Amino acid sequence: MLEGMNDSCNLKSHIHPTMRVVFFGTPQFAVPTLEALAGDPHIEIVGIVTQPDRPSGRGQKLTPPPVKHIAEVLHLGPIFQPLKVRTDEAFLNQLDALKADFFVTIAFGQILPQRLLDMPRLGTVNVHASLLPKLRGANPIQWAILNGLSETGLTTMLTDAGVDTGAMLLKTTVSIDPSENAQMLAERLATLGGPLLLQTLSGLENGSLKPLPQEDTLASHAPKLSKQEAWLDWSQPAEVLLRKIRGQQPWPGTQSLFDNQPLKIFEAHLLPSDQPYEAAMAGELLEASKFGVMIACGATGKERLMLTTVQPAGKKPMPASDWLRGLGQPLQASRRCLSAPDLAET
RNA sequence: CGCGGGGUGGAGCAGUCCGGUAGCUCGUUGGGCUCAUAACCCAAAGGUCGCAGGUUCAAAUCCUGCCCCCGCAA
Repeated sequence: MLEGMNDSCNLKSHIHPTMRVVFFGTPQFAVPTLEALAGDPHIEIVGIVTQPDRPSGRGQKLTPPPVKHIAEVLHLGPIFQPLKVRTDEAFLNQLDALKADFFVTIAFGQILPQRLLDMPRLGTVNVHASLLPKLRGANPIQWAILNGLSETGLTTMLTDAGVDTGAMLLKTTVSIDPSENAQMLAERLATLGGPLLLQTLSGLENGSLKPLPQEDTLASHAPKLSKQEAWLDWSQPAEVLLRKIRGQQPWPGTQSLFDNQPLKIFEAHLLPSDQPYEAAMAGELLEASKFGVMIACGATGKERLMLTTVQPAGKKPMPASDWLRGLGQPLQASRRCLSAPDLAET
């Protein structure tokens, strides 16, 4: 066993010369993959491309993207932060001069022009967080949960001019736990990106991997979410609401209005029930227990969702029971409701 | 200097405008009730009121400066 491993390692280092790789990525999701590449002796990272520092947080402080931060910590470089890769002539020339074997992209945030895709000797490989051709687009992890899928995964592909339409290389499948949210799922998937990508690169390099075209008729889409979609419509079924609450963490999140103040909803649970509940106003706060706050929902107000973690404006996230405790008053009599701005108009 | 809310026993809050004994709902601990309990009853412990300075007979409360947390916006 040990001998065999040694042999294969020697063999590997023999036929695999160091691969020159340029890494394109921006958010935290891309960081573990970058770390995996940086730690592999057969990979030489000859450039990092990431989005420009952007004003972020309270006070609009200019903040570097996570990939830039980790690249600096690991002393990787050079780092490029073109505003638009498509039109930045100097940037394009610099990248061409790197004579890379591969470009790899993972959650970079800009579409690469054909001219860029043609530069690396062995191609441009993208790591996409879905089982392609399902969920092409910007927010595949969120939509996997929003759509109620039971499994999703990662796909490596050869990038072409379309968005996530390139020929597929390797996949990893993970099952989606009914209790996990998009953030937890993203963290799980992020750790799988490095191994999958390394396997893909060596497979491409030694010719053992055959790209498989995507079946376009099976494609589905995961369009970019917007802040607007954070508002919950309590007349929707409890199950749909729960998917939003799980699928939109941490962004754009889910929220509702209470006393004209935003209340973020972080976590909720569905309660098993044999009999239907009594009708109530959608969004009405019904009862509190140490476990959470019961909300009426559904078109007829006969469904229930138990909020367990919420965040009022100006406060940290807290157990829903704590939030309610601070309000002080018994609920039943007052018939207080959570609402969305557009619903409040009618 | 982008706009705004907040810091009070372990948690969430009231009290601050109009200075005068530290309060509520929970939790914790002990006891009781009960076949039993996450329920109920009784009791107890636990707080330099973010920090510093100032005003005052007296400051959680008024004045000044600072630190920290968070919502919005981007």
